[in-house]
Amino acid sequence: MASMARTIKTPVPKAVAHRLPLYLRRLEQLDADGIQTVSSRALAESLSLNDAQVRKDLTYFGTFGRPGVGYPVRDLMDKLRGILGTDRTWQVALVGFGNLGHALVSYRGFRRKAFQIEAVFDSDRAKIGRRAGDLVVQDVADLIPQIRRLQIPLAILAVPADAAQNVANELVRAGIAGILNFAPVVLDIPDHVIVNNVDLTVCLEQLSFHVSKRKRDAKAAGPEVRDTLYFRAG
Amino acid sequence: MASMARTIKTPVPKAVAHRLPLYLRRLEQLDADGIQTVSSRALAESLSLNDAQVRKDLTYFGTFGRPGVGYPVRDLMDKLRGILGTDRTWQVALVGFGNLGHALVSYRGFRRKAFQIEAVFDSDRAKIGRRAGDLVVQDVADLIPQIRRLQIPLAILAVPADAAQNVANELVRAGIAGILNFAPVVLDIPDHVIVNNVDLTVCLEQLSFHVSKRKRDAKAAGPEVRDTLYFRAG
DNA sequence: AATTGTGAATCTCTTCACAGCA
DNA sequence: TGCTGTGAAGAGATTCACAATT
Repeated sequence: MASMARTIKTPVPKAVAHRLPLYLRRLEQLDADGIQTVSSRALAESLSLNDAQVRKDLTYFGTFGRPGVGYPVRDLMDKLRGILGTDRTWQVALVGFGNLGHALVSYRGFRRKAFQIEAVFDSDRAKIGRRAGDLVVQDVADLIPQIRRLQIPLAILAVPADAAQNVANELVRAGIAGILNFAPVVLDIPDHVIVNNVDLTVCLEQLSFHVSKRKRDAKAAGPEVRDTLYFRAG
Repeated sequence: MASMARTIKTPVPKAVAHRLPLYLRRLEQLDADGIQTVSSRALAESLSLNDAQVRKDLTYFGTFGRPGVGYPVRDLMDKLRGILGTDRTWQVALVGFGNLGHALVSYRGFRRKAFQIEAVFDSDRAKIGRRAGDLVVQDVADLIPQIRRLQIPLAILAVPADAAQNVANELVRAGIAGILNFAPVVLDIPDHVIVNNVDLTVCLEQLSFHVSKRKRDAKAAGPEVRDTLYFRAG
């Protein structure tokens, strides 16, 4: 019991989990620039966050900072890598070798972060057998045995919307632990599998919503305020 | 004053704005399936949300539902399109014609949602002049006059991290209203420009964090619980 | 003097629970 | 009866503000 309490103070808030990769990214930049210590204030400002928030987030995992000094960049970076799991290599299966899948195979950011695409699947006869980086595109029919054999924990789902749920079911049956889903559907997946959704059109719609809203608000507020906006924009 | 109050009840919560595209997506599916009416419960379940949340979200924009019946799919869909701005076509500039940029130009989801890539820029001599779909890749040096001339409101930033801030500054100077940023940096951008960040490695890191955590928790909780987990997974 | 770690206050978001309508 | 719209309660996240530490 006592040892569990130390492992993780309380369940880590979702919002905190979402910021950890940003902290790590920034710490890696600082480290590359040879900076050895950073204050919560400096870290917060570079990420457009509040300094108290940075401190509070970090205390979920221990106490790393020194009052009057700040946080040791290298140590904190290593610690965050351990927490995020990027101190090991993660094998990833990619399903769907269309435009997006193609781009993801060659995406260099993954390699740098220790995500290694180890298998590529598609259902299209024309694509099966084609080279995908160092790999060969396999038939999605072989997905379950292949993923089981290689013990691949993560999958990227880059198939059309109407195929996504079926493939997701297969991934679950194959024992996958996490899915990064690019298909524009909300997947129905058991709780023990983690899903992270990225819908590119949703991202653009959020932009167009905010931009439309700004325009409406500016119009409603009358010309004086609109002038001010344009003034700042120019 | 009275008319302003009706325009928007209160500033729309961020969380609501993020769910609107999901509602629209689901309504479009329902409409395509010929379904004319949907209850908040049904809508919520298909998106893994709470029904009260769906109702409350929608009331920010008016009252559309009929007690005992539900919401009219077609009407609500049209209304949401108006709110999200997808009832018009949005011109988009793409900056960065690498792997990702390449995939985005041919991404069919954008067309369906009325986002039209109207200009593509890169700084690489080898890429400038090449065809990108119906377009030709232009020199990023011409970005400002081109975006101003075509009055393009949205930009997709798919350039390497070290170039992103500079390009973003140019986009702001060109008068862009919103940026979808794929570069792994937090951009420093004036408030009147909307930024939406999508970092693919961050997405995978969030997965690896949760999966690592599950493993740690399972180990800490002892074998009985671990067995239960595996049991559910099988 | 600078900066952390954190209780308390505040703000935001979600869910409950139910009156009222079709 | 089934379902909406919403006030009130509850949960969660952010920010403040300050004692404690280097």
